[in-house]
Amino acid sequence: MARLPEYLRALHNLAETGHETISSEGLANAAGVNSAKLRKDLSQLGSYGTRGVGYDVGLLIEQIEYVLGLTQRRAVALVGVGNLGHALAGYDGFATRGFRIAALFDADPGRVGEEINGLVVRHIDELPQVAADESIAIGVIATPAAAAQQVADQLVAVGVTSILNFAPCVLSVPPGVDVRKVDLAIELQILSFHEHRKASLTAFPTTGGSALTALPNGFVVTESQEAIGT
Amino acid sequence: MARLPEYLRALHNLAETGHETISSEGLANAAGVNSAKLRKDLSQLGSYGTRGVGYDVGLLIEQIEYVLGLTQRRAVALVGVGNLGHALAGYDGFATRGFRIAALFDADPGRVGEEINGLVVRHIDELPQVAADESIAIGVIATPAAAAQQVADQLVAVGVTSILNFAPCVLSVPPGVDVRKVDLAIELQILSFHEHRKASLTAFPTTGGSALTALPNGFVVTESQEAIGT
DNA sequence: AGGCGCTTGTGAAGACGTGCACAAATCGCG
DNA sequence: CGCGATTTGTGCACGTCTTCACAAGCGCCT
Ligand SMILES: NC(=O)c1ccc[n+]([C@@H]2O[C@H](COP(=O)([O-])OP(=O)(O)OC[C@H]3O[C@@H](n4cnc5c(N)ncnc54)[C@H](O)[C@@H]3O)[C@@H](O)[C@H]2O)c1
Ligand SMILES: NC(=O)c1ccc[n+]([C@@H]2O[C@H](COP(=O)([O-])OP(=O)(O)OC[C@H]3O[C@@H](n4cnc5c(N)ncnc54)[C@H](O)[C@@H]3O)[C@@H](O)[C@H]2O)c1
Repeated sequence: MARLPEYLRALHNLAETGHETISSEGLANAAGVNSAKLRKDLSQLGSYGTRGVGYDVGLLIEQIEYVLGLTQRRAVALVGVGNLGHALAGYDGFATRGFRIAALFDADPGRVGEEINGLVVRHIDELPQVAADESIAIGVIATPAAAAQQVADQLVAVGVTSILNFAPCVLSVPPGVDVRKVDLAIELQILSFHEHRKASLTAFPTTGGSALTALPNGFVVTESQEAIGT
Repeated sequence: MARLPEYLRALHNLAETGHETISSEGLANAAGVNSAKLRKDLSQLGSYGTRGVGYDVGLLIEQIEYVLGLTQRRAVALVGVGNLGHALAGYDGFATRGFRIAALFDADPGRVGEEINGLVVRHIDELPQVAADESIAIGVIATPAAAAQQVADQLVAVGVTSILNFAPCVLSVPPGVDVRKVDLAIELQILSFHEHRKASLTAFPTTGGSALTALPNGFVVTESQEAIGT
């Protein structure tokens, strides 16, 4: 499940604040989900709760970390040490959440050799050698969109089977390779959509029956239109 | 729909490469989705396709931008000009995708006054005044997790109803306020989970011959494990 | 020992998303 | 003008996810 990491983060917070056990209600609250959903998720891992008491925080952390494959600290290769890449390279969230930045790569000779956070930027052509030494589990792409596909191909070629892509484009990869995408503009546009919807609703406070977005061509407001789900 | 921004990006690409019309198949391909799903999505906006021909790229861009509320360039306030905040402030993807960074805020007096990309960092206490001048549509939180809730409260207090949160924590906001979250570590952990799953599968080669070459660490896990859906 | 309150785990029902498959509609061409 | 090629729009079925509601289990207190 994609919610396990969220539970894990909440559990770590709880552990730091001294909680030994936690009820599904409390954990669901901390993770921002429904308690029934959380119980169903956790029951998939096995039954690690005690009725009448709750879940053992430490044990649950262990279990989730095992299922997520965080028992080994996975090596991450970051490609594209530009604006965003610098921020990522300097981010301590990698280390504290089970990952290790193993190498930084860039194509710009001007950037190669630069040291960031104790790591030296290497040229992208050195990727095969580095991959031979270190077993790279995950590749992160922070290059411009135009270069992303090429970088993805290079990562796949050296055996990387998981890619996190920050470039706003779709990557095509062979089966067996997982790609996740983070696109800031898409997040903003989704928020903008909700803003627009909220504005339309308050502008025409009808009975509030069916929520209907406004008209395309700037036509008269009396007309109504289908709502679009989230 | 959350897929509309993806379609929009693909459409802009198509427009730049000179396409006047595009079939659902072609657009679905460019956006990485099923063509039936895409047609169903677009049909929710109204019928802007021509059977036997496809969709008019320009018209469709207009329609989607309208529905997403991108006809006006929305003002974004960025709070927390640290490691990540710098990268975001210098990102041109805001401007090219329908947004405008209206103001930068930070609580550190040492950062206040710094100029980034033509914008001056202001103290977070000035937020009410700035919000009075500019109509801020979206707030972006790039502060440490410990400060995120407080910043969210401040944003809500000045009338912001959409928040993009980069801090790894859950925000509680009053109803009517939308929050979207971007958590890098969660993305990595989901990838790690799939890695773990793939490793378990290749460790016990049943019959299927996948094209994967190198074995993982030759690690043998005697314990079998439940498969968990994505 | 027994009862009581609390919490888990799960069955069932409903909502939702997805993809197939096909009728309807449009264009181009002879 | 008519026909075939092409593509949209959508009914339908199916699987997944979500939520409610409740029985079963556990610990504590009397
Ligand atoms: N900056 C942000 O806040 C932000 C936010 C969201 C998404 N993004 C996306 O992240 C990507 C990077 O953004 P940025 O602002 O850091 O851009 P940038 O131009 O500052 O950095 C890009 C880096 O990639 C390197 N590069 C180019 N081609 C390469 C290749 N083939 N192999 C290896 N390295 C290569 C460049 O030398 C440069 O250092 C872009 O696709 C952008 O759209 C950025
Ligand atoms: N750096 C990354 O690549 C990255 C990636 C993903 C998530 N994040 C998250 O983004 C957040 C910021 O990360 P960072 O690396 O930029 O941290 P950072 O410490 O470099 O920057 C945080 C900034 O927020 C400011 N700040 C603190 N409290 C504030 C307040 N109450 N009001 C206004 N500003 C305040 C600080 O002065 C500082 O400038 C963190 O929550 C981090 O977990 C960072």
